[in-house]
Formats: sequence, structure tokens, C-alpha cells
Amino acid sequence: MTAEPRRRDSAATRAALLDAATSLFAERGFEHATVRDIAARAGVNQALLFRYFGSKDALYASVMAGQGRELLEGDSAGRLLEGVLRRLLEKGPRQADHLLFTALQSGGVDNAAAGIREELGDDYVRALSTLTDAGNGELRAELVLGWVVGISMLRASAHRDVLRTADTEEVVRLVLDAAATLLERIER
Amino acid sequence: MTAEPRRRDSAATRAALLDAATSLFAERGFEHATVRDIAARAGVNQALLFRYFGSKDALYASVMAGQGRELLEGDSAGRLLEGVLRRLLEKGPRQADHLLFTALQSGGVDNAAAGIREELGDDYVRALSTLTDAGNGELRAELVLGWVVGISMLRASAHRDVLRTADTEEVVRLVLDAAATLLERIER
DNA sequence: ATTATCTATAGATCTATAGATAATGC
DNA sequence: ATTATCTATAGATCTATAGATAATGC
Repeated sequence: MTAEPRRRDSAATRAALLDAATSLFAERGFEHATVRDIAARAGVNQALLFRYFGSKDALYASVMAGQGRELLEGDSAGRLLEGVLRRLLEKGPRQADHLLFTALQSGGVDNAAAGIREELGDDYVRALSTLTDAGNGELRAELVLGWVVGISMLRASAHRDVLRTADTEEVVRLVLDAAATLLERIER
Repeated sequence: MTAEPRRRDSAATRAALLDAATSLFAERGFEHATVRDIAARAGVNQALLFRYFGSKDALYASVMAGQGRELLEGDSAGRLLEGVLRRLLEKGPRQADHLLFTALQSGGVDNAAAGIREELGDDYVRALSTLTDAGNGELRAELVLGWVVGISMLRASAHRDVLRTADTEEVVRLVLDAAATLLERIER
């Protein structure tokens, strides 16, 4: 970000690493974002990552903790799905939501951020499940969350052109209409 | 599978490797299934994998080619989504469909099976898109495919209990009803 | 004699650390 | 003097290969 000659500044270095890690984890997922790539994007020596965060796992946990909290703020439950879809379709994979989806994707993997990941998933499910009176509201909410995860996955796929180039409004309308059969109080 | 003392038999060894690779790739995805794990599950020395398939990539391509063709057979287009969901929910991750979904997941990754993966995705989309007369039928079909991919991902996640333990009939009904707003000729 | 199988290891990554170097604050 | 940064490398995996060993078919 800052193109200046960079003074020695541990706080700025730490912040640059956190920034670079956030975008790279969102773009490539935990395993494909190497510590060297992250340090390179931050414009910082690779050893500093360990000095300031201890381990790659701990850095991931910091990223998830930092971005995670913002995910659910700003949108009411009724507008949550719409908000997530818009951010996903318009801003692409360098995106806090995408971070959660790549995290949910590597479900079985057991790293330091596993707890935060599950918690964020729970937060989404809890918010969405308030949108129905059905007895199986949680299941309905998880199915909707699964849909967003899947759309996020396919969009990252190189070859699924139709979805990748589709008009945002069109996709939002199709998904909201279908999801409304599961969660009747979705606002449109 | 065969618990016999195993005679020397290159065809049987090859088949055992292919079997083990199919299930391990489906369970863990391409990268998390190591050649040592595959050879171990096949009960075979690890070097034989390279003798019979050349590389891990080539083995993956063989697996995808072998299982892929079966995916779309057996179900009519109208019953395709239901069939996929049932297999996914009942049989769990050791499953041909799951193989495709873990493949679609690692969209960007460029390995020997990338072509086969895209082709299989196209086959699903083509079949599903026949179920609507809407002008954006392909987009609708990709969204439905994305849903199945996402459900498959979340089910693999350790913590999403509601979805993992849900009754198959209940999930099938919820998803088919919602998907019917996208593809009107889905049979239920 | 042929060829299926096994042993040993090369070579490429990746995370992580120990210790050297150099810029800042008093 | 303190501490931010860099160099060099250890140690763990993973794919892949070269060459030795041993079981089968003629």
C-alpha cells in the first residue's frame, strides 16, 4: 500500500503482514498461501512473520479474528444473504466473506483457526435461522450457507464462465427467490 | 478388498491402486491424498504407483476418467439432482460425486485432470439446464450445481452437525423445492 | 529370463529458528 | 543499547527415480 522508502516500524510491518495474509488467505486458502508469498506481498522479510506472529497458524487465527467480526455487522438478518452475495459477486475473492468460505471448505483440517471458523459459521446460521418459523430452521439456514459457499467455490473455478461473468442483479434475484422458499422472511 | 495372500499380479495391483486412489481422492481431495497413503490403502509398495501410472497427476486423471462417466448415467435430468443428493447424504464422501465436488473446489489448480473436471462440470450443467425454458438456463444450472458443491463441502466440515445428521428425505425435499424455482421441470 | 516388487535416496518445497547485521532512540 | 531486519539453514514432507531383489513362466 505505502510506496514510501519504509522506515523501521514494527507496528507497520505487523500490519502489512496481517493485510497481506488476509488477502492471500482469501484468494488461495490457508495452505496455498505460503509464508514466503505473504511476506513478499507485505514487502517484508519472511522471518519477520514468525517474529511478530509466532507461526503461520497463529497468523491465520489473527486474520480470522480480525476480519471475522466485521462479517455479520452492517446487514440485518433479512438482508444478510443479499449483502454477502453482492460482496462476493462484485468484489471477487479478495474479500472477508471469501475468507470464511475458503475456511469452511477446509472443514476437516485442524488448525488454530478451526474454533473461530466454526464460530463464524454458527453466527451465519444463527442469523439466517431467525428468518423462518419452521421447526428445522437451523437446517434450512445451513443449506443456505452451503449455497453461498458453493457459489463462492464455483466462481473461483477457471472454467465456469457463465457464473463468473453473470450480472450481479440477476444472480441475486435468482438466489433470493429460491432461498425464500427456505427462509420466508428474507427481504427482497 | 481381497484379503488373500496376494499373488504377483500387475493387473490386480493396478486395480487396487486405482480403487484406493478413487476413495482417497474423494475423501481428502487431490492434495491431501498422498501417494504413500494411496499405496498403503492399496496394500502395495509406493514405487508401484509410479510404475503403473507414471505420476500422481496421471493417476488422478485415470481416476476422474474412470468414475466420471458413471456420474450422469442412471438418472434422467429431472431426477439428477435428487440422485446426486441421495448418494451424497447416504453414502458419504467415499463417492464418485464427491470426487467431482472436491475437484470443482480446487478450481484454480492446474493438474492433468483439469480438463476432465471441467468437462464433467459442463455435463452436469448441460443436463440440468434442459429443465428450464428460461433464457438464463445455464446460469440457473450452475447455481444449482454450486448448491450441491456447497452442501458437499459443509457436510465434510466437522462442526456442521445439523446438516451432517439431518434426515435425507428432509434435505432432499427442502433442496428440490427451492431448486424448483430455478429449474421448473425438476421431478419430485 | 522376464518382470513384479522393494529399498534407498535425490530433489523440491515448506515452516520455523538461531544468530548476525544494521538502524533507531537515549 | 535496544530492537527491527536479514542470512543461512535445520528439519519435515512430498513426489519421483535408479537400481537391487525375488517370484513367476518357459
